[in-house]
Amino acid sequence: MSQSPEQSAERPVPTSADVARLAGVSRATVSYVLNNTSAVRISEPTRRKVREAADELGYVPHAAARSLRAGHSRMVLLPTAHVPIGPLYSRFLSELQGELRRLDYTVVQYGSLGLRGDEAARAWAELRPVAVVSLGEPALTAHGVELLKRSGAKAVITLGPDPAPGAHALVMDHREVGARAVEHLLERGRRRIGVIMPEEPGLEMFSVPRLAGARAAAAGTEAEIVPVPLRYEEEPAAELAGRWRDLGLDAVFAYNDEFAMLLMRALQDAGVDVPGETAVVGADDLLLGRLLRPRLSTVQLDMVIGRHLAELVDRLVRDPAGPPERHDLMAVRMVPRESS
Amino acid sequence: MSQSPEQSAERPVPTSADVARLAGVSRATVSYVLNNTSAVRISEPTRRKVREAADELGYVPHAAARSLRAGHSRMVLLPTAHVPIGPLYSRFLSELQGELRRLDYTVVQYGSLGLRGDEAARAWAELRPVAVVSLGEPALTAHGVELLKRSGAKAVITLGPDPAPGAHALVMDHREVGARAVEHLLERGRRRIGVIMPEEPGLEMFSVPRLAGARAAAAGTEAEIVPVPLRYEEEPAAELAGRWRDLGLDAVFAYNDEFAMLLMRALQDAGVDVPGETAVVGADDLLLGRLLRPRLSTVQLDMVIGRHLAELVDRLVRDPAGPPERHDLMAVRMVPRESS
DNA sequence: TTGAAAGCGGTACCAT
DNA sequence: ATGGTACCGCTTTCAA
Repeated sequence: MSQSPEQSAERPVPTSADVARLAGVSRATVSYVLNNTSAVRISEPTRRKVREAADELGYVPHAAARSLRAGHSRMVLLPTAHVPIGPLYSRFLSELQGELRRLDYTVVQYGSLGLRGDEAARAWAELRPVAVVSLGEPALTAHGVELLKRSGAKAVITLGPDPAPGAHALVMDHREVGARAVEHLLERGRRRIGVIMPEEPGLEMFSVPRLAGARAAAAGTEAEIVPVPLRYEEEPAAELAGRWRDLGLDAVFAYNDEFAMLLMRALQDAGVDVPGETAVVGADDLLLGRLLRPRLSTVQLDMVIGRHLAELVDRLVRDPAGPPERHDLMAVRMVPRESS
Repeated sequence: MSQSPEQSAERPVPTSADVARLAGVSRATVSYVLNNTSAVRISEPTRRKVREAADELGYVPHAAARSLRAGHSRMVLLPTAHVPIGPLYSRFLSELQGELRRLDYTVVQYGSLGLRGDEAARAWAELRPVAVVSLGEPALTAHGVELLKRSGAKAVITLGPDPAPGAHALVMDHREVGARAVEHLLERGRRRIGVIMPEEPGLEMFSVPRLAGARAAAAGTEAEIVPVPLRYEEEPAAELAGRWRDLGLDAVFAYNDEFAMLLMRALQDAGVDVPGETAVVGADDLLLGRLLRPRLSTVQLDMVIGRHLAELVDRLVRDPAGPPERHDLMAVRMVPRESS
């Protein structure tokens, strides 16, 4: 019992008033000193007293109070629902955060899992972010966008396949992905092309446009597109491979490299020759694909560079006027290897 | 030019005072109505007037103002530096967010990339979170923990291999992982065991303890542990495989399943038989490992369940007194398959 | 060079 | 049943 471990539990959080009292100055002076306000000259001894007092108390300014007073914040809100997995996304995210921080913004990811429709937009608006970068889920409606703007968001940007009306959009048109894959397979002489549709929730956002693109590419040819649902697990894949020949497919676009690996293994185990009997194409160009045998053909997507997006955010925040901009930014490229 | 698109750009953000004015009531009444305050009875017509006014203006309360007044928030801060990639982590994160939301907390991920040492703790403290769950990077010092507590954080929890002094800790002792792998290899009669050390930044947090565990498991036996640096790319792996026989290793613990896949492919390409000449063990038990041939032996880690952590947060917030708790929660299990 | 005071947007006590 | 008002912590004129 030499000392109570709860001493800090009940001690109230120190405010600038506490610092002022301890330093024997006014709150104004504390603010001037701690913010290095250049419009005001404070004597060196006073500065020191204030700094020491702040240190001693462990004073940290209250961000909410500050931005309340200032009338604005520099928070960029990044709502996240299903955390899109994958190295592409993580790299993009790190980049975006780094670049925005350099521009003196604060990036906040806000978990919006259970929120539906405009509930989500309301929740975001309560935080009064200066900008919102939506990754497409939960989807932003025109009304949601308006709500955010009314609440002071200078820039509302959607990033993904479906732009929200009224928002700026960085469009990633995933139809391109499916189209590129199917065009490639057609060139290779394939005619009945399966398209894997993951059954995991949250992936329709990509899989549906990819399928649409595949269909568009096949339109006007004699080729046929066959959607094939699949769960990312071993047994369903084996089961699918077991009845593969009944499907009569001579090629398959496997949604991405990971599904391609799963499917290719199952096909090989079932005695289906790849690419002889069935060609397989993935997407994302992960290292994984180069490690498979046969090496996996894939559709490479150049994700948005975070820097580009960060600069867009900054520009829109500085000059919010102007109609919604729409940037197309998915460079998609077929990388043929051995599996097709 | 039928209408200016900037009409909303300059319109000030509506406040509860605006709603009150439009509804012809006081701000107090607005607050009562919109919060359904049960201690106060408001007539139905008034309620309707207020609601309509709020809707018409697109009023959304200001979270900062509210928590300033309330003196506390329900924000749980989750600092993220390098977004740890991988399906395990994403699943854990979704779970944690979901569970905390059910408990009525708001999960905020705060990108802390450039911040060093106590800078980070200060930045977090400015947000006055009710709880902080640190994933280990940037590392939290005793001083940082104290700062956060002084700033009103009821719970400071570290999650990872290195608990911070003064904070509660969910310890994941990754030494276990290396130990389990090496014990298994010893049983299999292997004696010169390589341990892959990824050269990517941010992974030392796991790789170093895993190596230590491997060494501990080998101590007192005649076996030898050899650290082997490797970048997660094709060429370095091929290069390593090229000089593999010079290393004289009969087994390797490959850090995780992905590195194991990379290495195994390179070894096989170089004509090194797995497991005949060299046994390979991964970690994480990804689906990927089961798809390899030979099937990959791996160390399975049961990650913290998000629910468990969410409940801990809630309990500590309700009752912050008490000494730092330390929970060990990594169930680690060797899953032998064909590669070892 | 420093201090007093207003006010940012809400909430909740105390009157009426 | 409703309104007036003090206050949360901070910044920033304006005065002294």
